Amino acid sequence: MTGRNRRSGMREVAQAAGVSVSTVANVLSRPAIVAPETRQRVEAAIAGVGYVPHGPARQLRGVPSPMVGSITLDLANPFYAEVNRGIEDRLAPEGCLLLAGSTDLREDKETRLLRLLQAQAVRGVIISPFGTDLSRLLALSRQGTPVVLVDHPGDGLGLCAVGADDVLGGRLAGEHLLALGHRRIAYLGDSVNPAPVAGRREGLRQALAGFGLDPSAALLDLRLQLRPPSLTEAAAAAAEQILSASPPVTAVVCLNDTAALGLLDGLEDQGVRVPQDLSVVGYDDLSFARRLTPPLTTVRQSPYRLGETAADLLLDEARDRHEHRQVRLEPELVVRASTAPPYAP
Amino acid sequence: MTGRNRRSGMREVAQAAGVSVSTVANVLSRPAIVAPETRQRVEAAIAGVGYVPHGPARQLRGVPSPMVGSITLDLANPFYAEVNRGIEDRLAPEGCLLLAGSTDLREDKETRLLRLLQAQAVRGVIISPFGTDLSRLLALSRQGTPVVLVDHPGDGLGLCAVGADDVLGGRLAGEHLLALGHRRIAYLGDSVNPAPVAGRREGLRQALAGFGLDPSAALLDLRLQLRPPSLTEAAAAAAEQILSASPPVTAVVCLNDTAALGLLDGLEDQGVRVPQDLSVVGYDDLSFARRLTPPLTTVRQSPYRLGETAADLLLDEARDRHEHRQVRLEPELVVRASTAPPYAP
DNA sequence: GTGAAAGCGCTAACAA
DNA sequence: TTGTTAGCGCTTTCAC
Repeated sequence: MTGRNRRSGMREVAQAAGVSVSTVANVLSRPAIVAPETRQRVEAAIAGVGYVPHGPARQLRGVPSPMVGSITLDLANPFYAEVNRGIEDRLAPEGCLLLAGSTDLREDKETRLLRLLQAQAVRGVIISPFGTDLSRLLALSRQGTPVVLVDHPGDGLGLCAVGADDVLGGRLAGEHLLALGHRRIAYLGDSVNPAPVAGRREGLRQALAGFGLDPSAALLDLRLQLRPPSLTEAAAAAAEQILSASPPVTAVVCLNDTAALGLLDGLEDQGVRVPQDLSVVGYDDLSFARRLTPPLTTVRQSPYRLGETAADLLLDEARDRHEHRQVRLEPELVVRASTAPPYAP
Repeated sequence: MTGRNRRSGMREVAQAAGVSVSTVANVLSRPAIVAPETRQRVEAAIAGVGYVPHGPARQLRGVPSPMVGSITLDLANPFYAEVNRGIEDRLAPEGCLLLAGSTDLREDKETRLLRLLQAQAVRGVIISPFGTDLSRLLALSRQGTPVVLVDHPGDGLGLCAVGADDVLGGRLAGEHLLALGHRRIAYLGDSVNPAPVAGRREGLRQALAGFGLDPSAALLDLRLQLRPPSLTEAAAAAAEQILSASPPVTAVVCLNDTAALGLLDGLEDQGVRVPQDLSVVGYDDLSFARRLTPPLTTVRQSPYRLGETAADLLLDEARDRHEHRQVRLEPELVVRASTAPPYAP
């Protein structure tokens, strides 16, 4: 009984209203120009045939696309999910739509997404890059597609960027542990080094150095394969490696809360008590961090605000006289029960 | 030195290679047809000018859009974030891109997203609807845009759908509590009733009735404003209401783990011990559930598989001779430490 | 106030 | 094997 009716265009509307297509177009874009009576007839026809303007055709005529690409490391990661939400909320009032993709820290995936977004001629791209070679992004930007880096310092590049001060965050974590009496600390990081992961490591080193320790001796610098989708499992598996370190470490700083969650599981399996036997610090302060067993000491940042800010920067690119800016958000140490003075036998 | 160079099209490529546009088109879509030498020249020209095909123009000529819309209640909710990831992973090999949006259980937002997706003439729409009136979705589907419901039973509608068996899930939770000795149970639900929320409630009622209790007496049916983005806060605020119930309840089933997380916070603030004073059951088994304080008894389902399946159904819609199907996934009770026999003074 | 006509970048049928 | 041509649905001059 149905028979999928083909989508109807302006022609059908014009025909139904007994006017020309350009009159329909006028009703849509400059209603004031059209005689009230004609306008009513056209509006009725639009409703009657269920007309919806065809985006791609408009785009071909020069109307900008409503779509904004958001490329993150993993859209299922609660951190980036929040980033995306911040972007979405800021973009929706502008009539924009979010095109979300995940790279899993893999160059081929990033390249593919970038190509697709470019092919779609999106209004702009917000990306949390993981490599050090951002030349493709610069090229995209120069070519006319606004590009904003998110969760990245963006220093020295000719691009807008929002990031948290990860060096400071790492330093806060390190100083907290040093104050508790820890002198040898592990950093659970990834083999690939997106800017935030590297920044936190650097902050830790600074804290150790500032305390008069030799970072290369005091820091056990783990670089594991901590990729989506099994970040927690990989972190759990790291427990063994951390426990067998020699000389032993008394505290671990994790690249993020999700990894910390996994590590806590792994430590429990090994019969290690946190914080009595080992202190653990997370990063991000995701909503569950405060209710973990034990409640997680972590460095708080607001992915939602990161996303909002990125969207703001992107919207600003549309203005003429736009100047690229780099925004830096301040992280904050949140001390809970997963850290304590080292065990003194 | 820069001066955003306009995007170059087939014409520039053709000119650079000294051929016509249709030869360029041929190189792109039927390379075998073109003389090897010509092809090489064209390919060089493509690389030279950095040509990327213009999606909207292709779409106008009938090439299907690579974009698939995904409308969920909240893309920042870890559950839907996983759903989206499942969709993305299944769609990427098909060259598709995910257009993600959140409705926050608000009809105006849903309507807006649907209109935008329709305007873009997307390849299909995957949606977790929250209302009971799905006529707009049916209309969209009949009009030729494949529509798949996710996290929804989809019974009787002429649409593809994937959902978990929420009634069973609610029943499992209820039977578990009954077996522990609980006789009066609260269900922490939302004032808006997406299918899963209602299904779980119904399952609970069935469990109570099957045990010979009167559901309307044994069930405290809370219907709160549990909307994004502050679901946890709202759930925390529900603690008071639950504790002051008369006759008192000894257990609470939450519509999902995120609400359970909030409720646990609220209960702690009130000095209530879980599970000694009150048992709490979550729903979903998100990654953090097993490490909460206390570890959460919950009903496990796999949002990732929900997403994958939805994507499969959507892809299948493209086939001729497609039959709409409703897929039902089985949830599973996971008993942890947040439930125990009721306190007997 | 309304309509005719050109053309956005591309594809595909057809001609050469 | 390659080129010419006619639109896809829309916006936008420019006549009427």
